Amino acid sequence: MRTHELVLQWIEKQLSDGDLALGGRLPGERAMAEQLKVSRTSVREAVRILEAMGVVRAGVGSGKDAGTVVIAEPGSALGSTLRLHVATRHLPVADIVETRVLLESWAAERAHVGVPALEEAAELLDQMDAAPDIDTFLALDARFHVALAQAAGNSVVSAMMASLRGAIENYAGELTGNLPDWDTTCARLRAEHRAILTAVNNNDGGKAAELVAAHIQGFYKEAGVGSDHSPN
Amino acid sequence: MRTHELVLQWIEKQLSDGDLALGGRLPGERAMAEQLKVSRTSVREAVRILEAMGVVRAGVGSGKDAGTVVIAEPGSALGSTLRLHVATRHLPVADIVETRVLLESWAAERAHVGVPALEEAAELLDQMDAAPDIDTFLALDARFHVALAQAAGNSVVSAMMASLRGAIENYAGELTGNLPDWDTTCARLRAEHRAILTAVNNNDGGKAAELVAAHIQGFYKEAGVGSDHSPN
DNA sequence: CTGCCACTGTGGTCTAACCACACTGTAATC
DNA sequence: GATTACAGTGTGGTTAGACCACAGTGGCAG
Repeated sequence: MRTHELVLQWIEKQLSDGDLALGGRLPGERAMAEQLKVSRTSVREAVRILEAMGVVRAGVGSGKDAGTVVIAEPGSALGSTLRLHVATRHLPVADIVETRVLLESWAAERAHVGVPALEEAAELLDQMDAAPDIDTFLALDARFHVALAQAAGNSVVSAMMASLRGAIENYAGELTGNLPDWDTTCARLRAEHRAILTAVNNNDGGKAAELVAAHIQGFYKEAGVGSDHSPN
Repeated sequence: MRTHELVLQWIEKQLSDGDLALGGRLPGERAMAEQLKVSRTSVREAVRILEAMGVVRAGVGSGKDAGTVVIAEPGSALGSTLRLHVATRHLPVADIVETRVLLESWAAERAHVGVPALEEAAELLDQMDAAPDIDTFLALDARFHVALAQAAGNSVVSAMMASLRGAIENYAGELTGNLPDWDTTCARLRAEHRAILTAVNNNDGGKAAELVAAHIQGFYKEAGVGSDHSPN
């Protein structure tokens, strides 16, 4: 077993045993190295991996943002991993879109009416009506979809949803260039968003799921991502 | 931007541009360091992250297994990430099980009859009938479920399915200790597996999905993982 | 009381050396 | 001539030690 894996194992045990909780701080790199009888380099490699996994965040200096603290951001971490695998051509974009449809439809169907996430979603829709440019709109759009997924109350689905969205975020931006008329598309997307949210709030899960599926598939189809097409 | 992120960016670009493909070799660590004008340390940190993501595999020595080669194993990588987040208590086991049900039901419903994965699944069932002990059975069980997921032809769903299974693999082993009578449970599981595969091969996707959902939920319920219970 | 500044501890980076490993080519041996 | 032994080469794995930038802390001078 390689040295940095030993460090990883030790840290994972600290987490499992509850000796290290969310928001907690890892010992300094030098201290951990001495304690585990390994070099600082190995400790750093382990920390880097955890950072890439979204389990910790490293900050220099002193104060609250300093040190290596335990966080919980699986979404961005999974997103980076998927993005890299898309780059290797191993994961087709079409499969990602299809999975997104699956997860988001499921979430829309089971969204709990009245949770804060839905209120946030409503606010985001208002902000999208006033979005000055495409990029702002897309950023708000991403947050809307994540909020919708959170309303179902399954943190794994939320995280995966966010990661799928993140993995193809670059495409979404590029794809808007393929659209014949952004203003028209944007208006349609806004209307579809409101219809989805209305269905959810009316406890009409089945309809919400259908609308979400059509919404996502419609966008990518219009932008030119077919079922057997693998851009990049 | 930190130095190792620069290296990551460079490697990702090589992948995106197709200059580096699956099975290809990265330049040696020392060569990359010199080329990018960074230290070998930073190169190594980047490689470690890619290794954790399942994008590359590093091997010492010479020959075919040596050097850092591009692979595509998103499943194990995502699994490690999820496992760590389960350790932080941020991802409840119940949510993982629920997501597994979602993905596997979907895959069972859309499995393409006649693909090699289904033949492999059938062989695995035969092997499970002759499994000498629990661990062997569970290992084969894992492969059966992955094969089933692959039959749907969506690599993202397959990868996520495998990762979810991997993230709670330890639990599956521990949970068998909670069962009142393993032999009885094992016999039931084997029968359920065959029923699922039969439904799939009969093109009865709806029934296959139902059976899969009941199969998974039944096991974890019997083993004591409730909807609001979060062991470890 | 105010403002400056050295101090301290954090992660970030680099250099240079050594190790274990696995193949390769050559040379000694049978 | 075929076989065996072994030094050579290049790979990642690991370590020690140094220096940097950063951000709070606290004392000191004004």
